Amino acid sequence: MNKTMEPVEAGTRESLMDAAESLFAERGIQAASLRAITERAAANLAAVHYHFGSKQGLVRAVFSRRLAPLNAERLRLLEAAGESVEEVLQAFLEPALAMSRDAFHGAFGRLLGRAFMEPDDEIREILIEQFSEVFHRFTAALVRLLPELPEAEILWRFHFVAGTLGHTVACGHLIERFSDGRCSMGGAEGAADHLVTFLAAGLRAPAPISRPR
Amino acid sequence: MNKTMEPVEAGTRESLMDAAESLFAERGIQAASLRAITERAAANLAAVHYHFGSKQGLVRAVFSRRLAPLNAERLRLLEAAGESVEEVLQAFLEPALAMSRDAFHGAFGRLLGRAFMEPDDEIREILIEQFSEVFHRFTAALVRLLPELPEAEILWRFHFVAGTLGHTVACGHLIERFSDGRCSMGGAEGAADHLVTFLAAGLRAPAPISRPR
DNA sequence: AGATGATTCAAACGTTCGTTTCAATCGGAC
DNA sequence: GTCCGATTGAAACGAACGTTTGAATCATCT
Repeated sequence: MNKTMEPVEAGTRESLMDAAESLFAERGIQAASLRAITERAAANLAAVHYHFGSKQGLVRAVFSRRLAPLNAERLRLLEAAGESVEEVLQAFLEPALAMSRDAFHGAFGRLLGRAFMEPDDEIREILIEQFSEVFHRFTAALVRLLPELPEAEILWRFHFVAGTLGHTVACGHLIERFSDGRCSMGGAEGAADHLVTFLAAGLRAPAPISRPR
Repeated sequence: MNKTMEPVEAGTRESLMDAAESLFAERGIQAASLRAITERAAANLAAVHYHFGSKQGLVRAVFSRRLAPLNAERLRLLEAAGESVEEVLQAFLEPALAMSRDAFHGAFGRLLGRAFMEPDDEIREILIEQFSEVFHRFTAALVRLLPELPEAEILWRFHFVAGTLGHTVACGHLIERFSDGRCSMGGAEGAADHLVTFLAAGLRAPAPISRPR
């Protein structure tokens, strides 16, 4: 057992999670082999099973390590937010965009954006568990701020907000390809203002008249 | 060589693409093995390499088969669209949502939404090639309809539109999980009106004042 | 019927994967 | 120094993968 609670040295466990995080983001979870991960972490192949039990356990640890602080920060900012849709949006978007900007945590931004699309059942369960409180607290705040909208409409729109954020942090590079460099903002650097403006207007839109189909 | 240009029977080639499409959507491209695909298609394992050369060739064929008609329909609807942001949006969204609603083509909807996040280089190149004209034509139409916005802002917002659509067709099931069934609209069934309202308001928002960071 | 090219089939190849095993090594406690 | 649990190391396992091969089968034309 490690006597010191705060390890100062590298730490095989953390090195493995760092290497896995970056390789998951680069190649996808399935395509990132334990051999590539342990090589990047300068660790032994068997270390994964010693510390995490299995590859699935490593995946779980990689997501849990960052999702808990990320969503805690969101809830903290929501508490401090005022009564405007923009401030609530900022509280939801900024922690994820900050991760995406950070060179070190940037890999997890791309990984998280991709995670919602993962076919893997357990990853989906992890996300649903970790995001459940955030989803309920933020939609509740929006219901209070937008009393003229039916609750179902709020749920749809928050779903859109999350999707736009995920697409931005995971595929921010695509906009540069499509725009032939006319949008030279690297990744999610300048995306925050664009996102807030766009999404706040969408959230404030009057309820749609549901057309017969 | 097949003498009749229109085969009436099943057709191994098409069966393989159908099976691959559904399995790619269910498990992801990497996780869908050729053995599972050929089994579902009731074909031999070697048939993939005979008809497509490799698994990568099958992936290419699966995407190209649907993307070309999808984007052609989008351009056709854009030609017929009037001068409102809503009609341009409809032209972009509806063909994809129709695919997502269709029980048979529904699998490709989920697959396409996930495709933008794929780490695979060639898939990204296929998407960029297939979407390049759609992207330019639709952004050009929006630039004309929203002259008060800088072009870079339009590009960002169309990027958001595409992301929201992709997230909706690929992760429409998530909203049911998070909302505890309060949004009972199955998949992308009733999403069209919500999407158009939300996105049109976002597109029409005044340009953001870029804050110093 | 026989020939010919297109297609299907079963079987195997070599590689890579996650996982397991067990011995070697390390770091404090006594 | 000695012991002991925690950690690391090298090597191998069985399974699953994409791919290849060569013969068998099928459809079509002369």
